[in-house]
Amino acid sequence: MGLNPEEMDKLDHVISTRKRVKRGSSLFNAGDPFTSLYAVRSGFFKTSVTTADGRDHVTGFQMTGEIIGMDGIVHDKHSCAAIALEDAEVCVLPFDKLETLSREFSTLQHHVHKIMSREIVRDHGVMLLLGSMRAEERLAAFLLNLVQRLHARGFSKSELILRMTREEIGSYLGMKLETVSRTFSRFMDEGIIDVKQRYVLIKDTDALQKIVNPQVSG
Amino acid sequence: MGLNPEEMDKLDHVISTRKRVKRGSSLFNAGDPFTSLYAVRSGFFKTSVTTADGRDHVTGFQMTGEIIGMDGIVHDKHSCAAIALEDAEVCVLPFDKLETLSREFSTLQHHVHKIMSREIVRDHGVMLLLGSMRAEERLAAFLLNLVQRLHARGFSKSELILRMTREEIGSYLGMKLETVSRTFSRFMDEGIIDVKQRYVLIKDTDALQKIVNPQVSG
DNA sequence: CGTAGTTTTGAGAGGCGTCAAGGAGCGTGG
DNA sequence: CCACGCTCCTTGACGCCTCTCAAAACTACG
Repeated sequence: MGLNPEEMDKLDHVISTRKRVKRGSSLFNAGDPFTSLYAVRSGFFKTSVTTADGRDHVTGFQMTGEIIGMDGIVHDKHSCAAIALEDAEVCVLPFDKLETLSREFSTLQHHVHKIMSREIVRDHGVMLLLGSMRAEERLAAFLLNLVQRLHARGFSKSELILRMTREEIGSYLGMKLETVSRTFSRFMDEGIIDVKQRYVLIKDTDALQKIVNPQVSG
Repeated sequence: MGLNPEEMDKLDHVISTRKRVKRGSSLFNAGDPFTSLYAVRSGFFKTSVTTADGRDHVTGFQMTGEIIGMDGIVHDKHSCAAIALEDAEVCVLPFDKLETLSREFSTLQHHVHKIMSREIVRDHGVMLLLGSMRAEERLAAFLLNLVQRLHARGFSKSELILRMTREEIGSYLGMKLETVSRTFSRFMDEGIIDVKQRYVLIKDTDALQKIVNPQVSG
């Protein structure tokens, strides 16, 4: 992160608290007062927004090292819920302390800005996916994104365990769980992947890439 | 914004530069180096992302007072393009100066954080719209959002001129321009709105609200 | 070993996309 | 001032992709 020892030391005080979240329970819910950002240390989260009439929509999946809670800053309360998809642990980053320290260290300040900007860019990518891709393309893009992030954390490039249900995948990708399941099956028929419940083996990354983006890589 | 006179004075130096953007030309393009945020002073913008294969997708429409360019912070270059939909003027906010001043004034710092958080929350709303609403609901939500933002700027609660084409609306809402047009026509048949090209008159706001959210307001 | 939750698969329906043609608005130039 | 062409918008017909409804198979967990 480019901080010197003194800065590291100060930062340590900000992130001193940790919190465990059991599978299925929430780190925060929509409407909860906002106090802190959370850095995922272990485990896997989903964030979801809920409409007035009860439908809800998964806005993202977060894994180790990713930051949750930036939605809460605007109105001093969270606008989405964060649910652990498996037993998890997070670092609690009290936001007022983060702001105070940011005023002292420009590197930290810029880092915070980058994290928020990254979230905005990610959201734009999801909007592109939801707005202009078909079911096959969405699922292919989803798998590639997931495996790429896992790979960056030292896991396999081609093998993964899904931490979320078909319904949650569907909610995230704007499709019904049946369509998710059918699309998985189609990929399997075409020899692109192996799926067995939550286990996925990507046999042909290029083929997935071509589905997402036919022109360039196909 | 809650700044005292001294702070206002300093801030004035940050926003000293202005820039005119003619209708149809871009404030910045994807890939352009990031230097500044832009506050819309007058006019109307769209932002759009482009896939490797040339498809592009409108991620938002920005009007007076709204901030553009936060996508550029992460990678020091813009990931989307901002195009003026009518002759416009923006305040240029050099981001390094904004960071420097933010370290001095916590009110400004928090304001910047809020602006970015607001964008994240807005994006989540669009994801919800794209992921779990049907064409009618999307267009109704779009109209309500637009007219509400215009009303907040002193314009009519029920009347508006669309600054964007059917195709741009469609791109934003994840539907084809023909579907946008057809849905407008259906709303007209039902007596909810009057549409004549770019001019829209909302005759029954409640009906639109019910379309977006049947359970609660219907 | 039984029960609840998850996933798969099928059949049928419908919403939206695609293709196509015509019409309206607007700027440009004769 | 009118004609022309360009862009944008509307509308129709048809087809496909995805949703809906339904049932069965599999897994996990008590």
